Amino acid sequence: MKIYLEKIISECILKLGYPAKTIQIEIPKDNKFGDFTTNTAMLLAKELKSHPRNIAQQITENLEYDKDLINKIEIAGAGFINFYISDNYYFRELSKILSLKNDYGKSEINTGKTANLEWVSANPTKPLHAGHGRQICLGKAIANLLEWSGYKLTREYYYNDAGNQMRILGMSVHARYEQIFNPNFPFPEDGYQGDYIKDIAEKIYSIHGDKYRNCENIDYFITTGEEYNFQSIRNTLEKLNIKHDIFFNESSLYENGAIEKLMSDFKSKKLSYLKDGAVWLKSIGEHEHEKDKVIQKATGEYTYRLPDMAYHIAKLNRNYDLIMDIFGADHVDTYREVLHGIGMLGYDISKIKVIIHQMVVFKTGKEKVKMSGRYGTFYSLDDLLEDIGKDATQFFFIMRGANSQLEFDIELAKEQSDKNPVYYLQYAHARICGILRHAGEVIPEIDKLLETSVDFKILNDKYELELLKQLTKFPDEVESASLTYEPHKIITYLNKTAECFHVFYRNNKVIIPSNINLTLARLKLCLSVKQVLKNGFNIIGISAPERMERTEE
RNA sequence: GCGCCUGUAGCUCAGCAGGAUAGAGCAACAGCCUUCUAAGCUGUGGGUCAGUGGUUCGAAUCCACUCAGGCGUGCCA
Repeated sequence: MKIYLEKIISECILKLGYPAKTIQIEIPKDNKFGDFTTNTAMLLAKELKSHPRNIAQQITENLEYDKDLINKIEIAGAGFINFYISDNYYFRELSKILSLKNDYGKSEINTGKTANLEWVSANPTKPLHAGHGRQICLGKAIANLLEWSGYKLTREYYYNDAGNQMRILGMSVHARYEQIFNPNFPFPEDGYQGDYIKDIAEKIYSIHGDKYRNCENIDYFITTGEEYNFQSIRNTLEKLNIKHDIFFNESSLYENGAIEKLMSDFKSKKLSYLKDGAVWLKSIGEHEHEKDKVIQKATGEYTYRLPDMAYHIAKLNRNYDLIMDIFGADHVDTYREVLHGIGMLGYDISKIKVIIHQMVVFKTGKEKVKMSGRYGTFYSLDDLLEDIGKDATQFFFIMRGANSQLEFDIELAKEQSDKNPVYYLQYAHARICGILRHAGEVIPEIDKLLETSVDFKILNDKYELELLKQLTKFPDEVESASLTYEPHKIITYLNKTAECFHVFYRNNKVIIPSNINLTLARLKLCLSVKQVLKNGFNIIGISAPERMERTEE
């Protein structure tokens, strides 16, 4: 509908010889201002040096529109043009929801384009902790949004199985292994403290006994640790139904010479220089005020920046239309450096979009939960999933915008009560399922009747129409959320939708055996609410329960 | 010090490509189950949108500065 209004207004402006403007169509907060509104006349007023209301007058008088869809057009306030949409339009949309089913809300703005989303990308040095959850759930939802907007999407996981961190992992496992024989064996100062390291060591012991004692080479401990941790990470992701298409290994960038080439490119373009035995990358242009960064250490090893740059070049070479990364706020500088580095070499970095999310503070009621993985205690993502379930986990991680710091109240998320906002949405879905079950009991031939067409004009009560209007906003909401990569908008929308449904439910009985036509129309309305809720749930990743019952009072 | 993010109701947060009386949930208070699930609905109270200036017909939204919090500012990733 928005698109239709944009079209007729711009045609009208053209006809009147007014300068072209991008037409902004909005849904007013208050429905007394109609179903849609535009401020076009106010935007034109300045250039035409005329009163907004006069311009609005001109536009409305010359507008050509389908009178079956638009009931009334009014000028209001300072020069808003308000459109009152005919119920017929909404009834058409209702049929559309029922026929498109799981596809209702999908948009084609990015059809034919490809995108790559890289996220999670934790190195296999430890299990995923609860804090990772934000990025994981956010990424899952954004991935869905990208697909809903038409992209053909590749989900990617980048990891590093070489380098310093993995060596520390190997040394940690090795020390725990030796401690099985000699409790006094020294543990490396910067080693990984978690109990999972002991588990890995014990696993090695149970299979190989003392075969690896006094071993000079820790490679075996590294690879075993890596395999163990990766298995753990993948298990956790699987619980959340996340499947990456590509696991991209940093070491492949060394093997195919990409790193070497990058080094020599920087050198030949005089973007890098040698100082104190290390190779430094210059900060130029808008980054001039920043410190130059080391890309190759005096030891000859490369810092993380270089492979990261090579990796992004590799992705650019795969010709995606959109390359997207998700990082926590602790990595802001890293991605800037990466983009700056490859930008200096002339790569088109405009295709790369980076989402930064702020950090999470976990709380149980008022108490802050310490997340330090460094010294032992460690709240893992598995623990969180175990404690509060995967629906609540995903909902809580997604419900806030990525830019705000997230306060995650584990007590609240755990609570199986009306305080918990997840249930508000799911309950609406379960309630509809309850109605449908009941319909089958009262009217045995209901399935057959539902296949026949119904005149929706019978839906003329204000709660019915409000609910219906809310449903038809879904495609716009999905499109808007996918353009800004903000899945929390879907939650905001679903909340409103659930509210409309609950209000409708409170005021209207659906199953009225004495009035079969009204029953059918309302049942179809319920079916479409169910469909929209389910589609929204699919995007944010939560389940659509058929029933919800409290186990205890 | 510098860079990025944030500051909206008692609490947690929406709203921010400028638009009509600033919203939700929780908390508080008062109501609603002989009705398809009360994990629901209805109502009341609660705000100098951190502050100050600026741009504009119009600012929570844009700009500048100030104050407060988070993250970063490693030859760690």
